Amino acid sequence: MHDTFGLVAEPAAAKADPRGAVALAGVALDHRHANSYLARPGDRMKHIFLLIDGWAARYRLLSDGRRQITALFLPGDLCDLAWRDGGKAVQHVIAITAIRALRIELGTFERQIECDPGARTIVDHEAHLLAEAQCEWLVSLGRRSAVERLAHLFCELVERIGAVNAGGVGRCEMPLTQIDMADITGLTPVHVNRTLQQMRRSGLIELKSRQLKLRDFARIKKIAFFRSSADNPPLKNNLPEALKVFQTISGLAAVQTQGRLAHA
Amino acid sequence: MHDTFGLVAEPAAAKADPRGAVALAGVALDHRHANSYLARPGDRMKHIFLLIDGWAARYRLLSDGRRQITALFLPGDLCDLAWRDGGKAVQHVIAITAIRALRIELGTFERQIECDPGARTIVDHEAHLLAEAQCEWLVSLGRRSAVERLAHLFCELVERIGAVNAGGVGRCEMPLTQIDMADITGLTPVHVNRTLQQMRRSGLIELKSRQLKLRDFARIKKIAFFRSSADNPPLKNNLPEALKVFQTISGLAAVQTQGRLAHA
DNA sequence: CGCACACTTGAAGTGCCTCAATAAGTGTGG
DNA sequence: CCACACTTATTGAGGCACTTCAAGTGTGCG
Repeated sequence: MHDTFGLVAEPAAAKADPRGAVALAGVALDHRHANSYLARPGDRMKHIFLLIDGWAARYRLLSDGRRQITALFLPGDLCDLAWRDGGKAVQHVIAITAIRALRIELGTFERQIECDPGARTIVDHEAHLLAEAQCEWLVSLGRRSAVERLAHLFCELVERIGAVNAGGVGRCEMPLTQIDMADITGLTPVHVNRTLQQMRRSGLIELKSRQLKLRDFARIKKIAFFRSSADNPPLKNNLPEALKVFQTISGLAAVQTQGRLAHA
Repeated sequence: MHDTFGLVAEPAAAKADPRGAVALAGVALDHRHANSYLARPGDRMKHIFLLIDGWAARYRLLSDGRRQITALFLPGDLCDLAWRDGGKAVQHVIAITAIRALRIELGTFERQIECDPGARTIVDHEAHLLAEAQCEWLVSLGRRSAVERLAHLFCELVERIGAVNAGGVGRCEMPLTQIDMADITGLTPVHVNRTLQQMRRSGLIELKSRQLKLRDFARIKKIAFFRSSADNPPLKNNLPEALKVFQTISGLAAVQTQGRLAHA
């Protein structure tokens, strides 16, 4: 199932670059393989990404090898707003899956924010969502048990993907390996493994071949002390709106976004 | 030792309110006692604070009593930028010490950002500093040991206060109780106590009667895997600049800021 | 088919927690 | 200035959640 978002300003003016991407006015469609770096510490970033398909992660690496993932970027997220300040990457950002993204020059991006109040609102809101999510991660790492941390992570993912159906069952793609989950939740891969098994045994989740299913969303939320967007400002970003804003200035052909499991 | 920052636009126009505060154009000087709430979850916030003196903390409280502090606000910090989005507080914010702050109406604040590029820069930068600090907290909670967590917290505080002298010795006020430190570092108060003793025994720190001294900043930095602002964009905010911006629009008399131990 | 990587399982260790009690500060009112 | 209440800091003993180390067992892919 596919949806089409965004209107095309000047599709005819769009120019294909050698790698098959389209570039105009500082905005282009970009493709990346899984495990490719979007940024490394010290890199001077000249652009910012609006993720369309695929997942990415930002992480800190200590000199002795310890890794902590500090943010997950999902479709609709801006990656990485931290690059705006000084244009220098401080952390690693890696593609977890293959990725399609709008690559927006920082200059173009700033100009758009300056001129278009709608863009400004979206960006401010995005930044706020990230900050809120990070606070919840702090709570997980500081005060939640292993089961609670994983439960909370899964709740967050399913809500951000927008994949909780009316029956209270949530599903989503789960491209994260157990090592990734460990580096998000501050646990060891071994303990993540045992905790997942415990969660499966107790009928909380199903997880195999990169597919996650939350069997009773309400129950998992309670276990995780999860603040649902039902009672709060929504956790979810707004990909269609963001695409509209930045496609309009790019003259880019309308981008097809993959249908989400949300609709299944 | 006292410094005076900021110029006065219209001191004569400033009007004293019943509590001794001065109000004009949506900006006023505000005083709060230690342990008073600056916000509670659900509160509709009509203003934002620019901290001048004193410390504040933002925290999440789980329904079973577990507490995690998610941010510390020090002099020069804006408290709390999260209130901009929707004007609703999601977390508790409490004064750790007595506080003096510029209370800025949200409307005035937004208008200023809109008109004054300098204000916009300061605010964006402040938000960025907070995000960076939060990432480091994530690393602490997820991947650092108890000693490393406390060492990192102390490094951060001393740098933010701006109190590392040329000799490599850092000092600062330490109004946090061991309970507070526990709720920042995700430990129990008992374990914080034992860890602090260990750090004292090994000659890393001195800490008594609310005064912290880092005896060898370079060594503590290494232990904490601390990213110093020497190699990175500075951790420190810019109180004088911020005061100038917001005092200018307020017609408020120049505010005296307490001399910091940095100068001692 | 075989290599690489993710996942799984077991056994043993430890860093931090829990419970519990005492001591030392700190502020308050008489 | 002391007596009282309350919070903060300290210390001890025992337990558990999570880690570490070390083998395996799938499983996808060229």
